[in-house]
Amino acid sequence: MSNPDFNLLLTLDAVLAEGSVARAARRLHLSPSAMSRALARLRETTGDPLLVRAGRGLVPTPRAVALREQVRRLVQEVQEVLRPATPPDFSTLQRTFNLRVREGFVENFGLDLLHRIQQEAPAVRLCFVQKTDRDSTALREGVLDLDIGVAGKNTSPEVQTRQLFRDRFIGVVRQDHDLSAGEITPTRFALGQHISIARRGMEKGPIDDTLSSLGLKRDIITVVGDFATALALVRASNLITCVPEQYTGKLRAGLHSFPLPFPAPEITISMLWHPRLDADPVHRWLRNMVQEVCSRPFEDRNSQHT
DNA sequence: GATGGGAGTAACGGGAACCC
DNA sequence: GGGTTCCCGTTACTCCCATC
Repeated sequence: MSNPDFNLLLTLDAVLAEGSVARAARRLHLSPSAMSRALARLRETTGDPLLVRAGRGLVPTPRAVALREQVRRLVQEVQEVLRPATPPDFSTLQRTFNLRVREGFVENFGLDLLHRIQQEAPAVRLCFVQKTDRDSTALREGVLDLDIGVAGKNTSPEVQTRQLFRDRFIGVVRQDHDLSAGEITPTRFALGQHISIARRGMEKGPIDDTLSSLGLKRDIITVVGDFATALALVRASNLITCVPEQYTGKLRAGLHSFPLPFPAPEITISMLWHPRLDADPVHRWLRNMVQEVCSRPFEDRNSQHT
């Protein structure tokens, strides 16, 4: 059996409701002849005359009477399915979003983001998941709602991205370190003992490439996997590290930060999501919240919630 | 380009209402 | 009661559009 023409449901509903081909035609903005032909197709499909002549009008057959309520209900359900989604009521919205972030994001943006979300949707919860890789599988499988970080070569091509902010690397030492005073030259910078940050254990990075182009080489005595560990080591030693400025704003409290004495490498922090969520109004609202918070100047974020 | 489905137009037939 | 008019449903023909 071929697939039935579901438009005939609308025709049947109109004819049964109006009890007249002409009135049903007016109701569906068709000509009487088109409606009559549609009724003929309905008769052929159902194997029942459905409506038969009675004087100048038509009267329903027992089958048509039996179908009337069912058809009405089906049409209403179909119209409900095809109606555009209604805007969500954020004041009562209950939902938990999973965000994958690197350390430093929660400290610098998390509180502001939570505060902003609570203003509009008090029942929405955020679950920050620590970033251990850049695999997009969790986005695809719906485990994650948003992934925040640097979009790289490992990012799946179907994943949607939006730039949040650009960040540059700066140098960090403890307050009484030699580099906390006086002019910092590339040579002075390179002479100290350094901590390199690399999640995949790569000792060399763009900073080393830049130093190399200047004929310099820094002495990396340890490699760690995250910013917080590097800054904790810096706080308790004479070591030097380089971290993204905005991303580590609050993590660097009590430490001395300085611009690198050479063109500093820049990174672009983006949010990534699966296209499945692209049109979802609630998810779109979340993305706008994240964008709004991340686009505020660093000083504004630091001055709030104190 | 051929084919099929859907819609419009015109013509026709049947029934009800109205008038004489 | 018969003729006329109007309304409604049906059918044949035609056109348009999408699909193959």
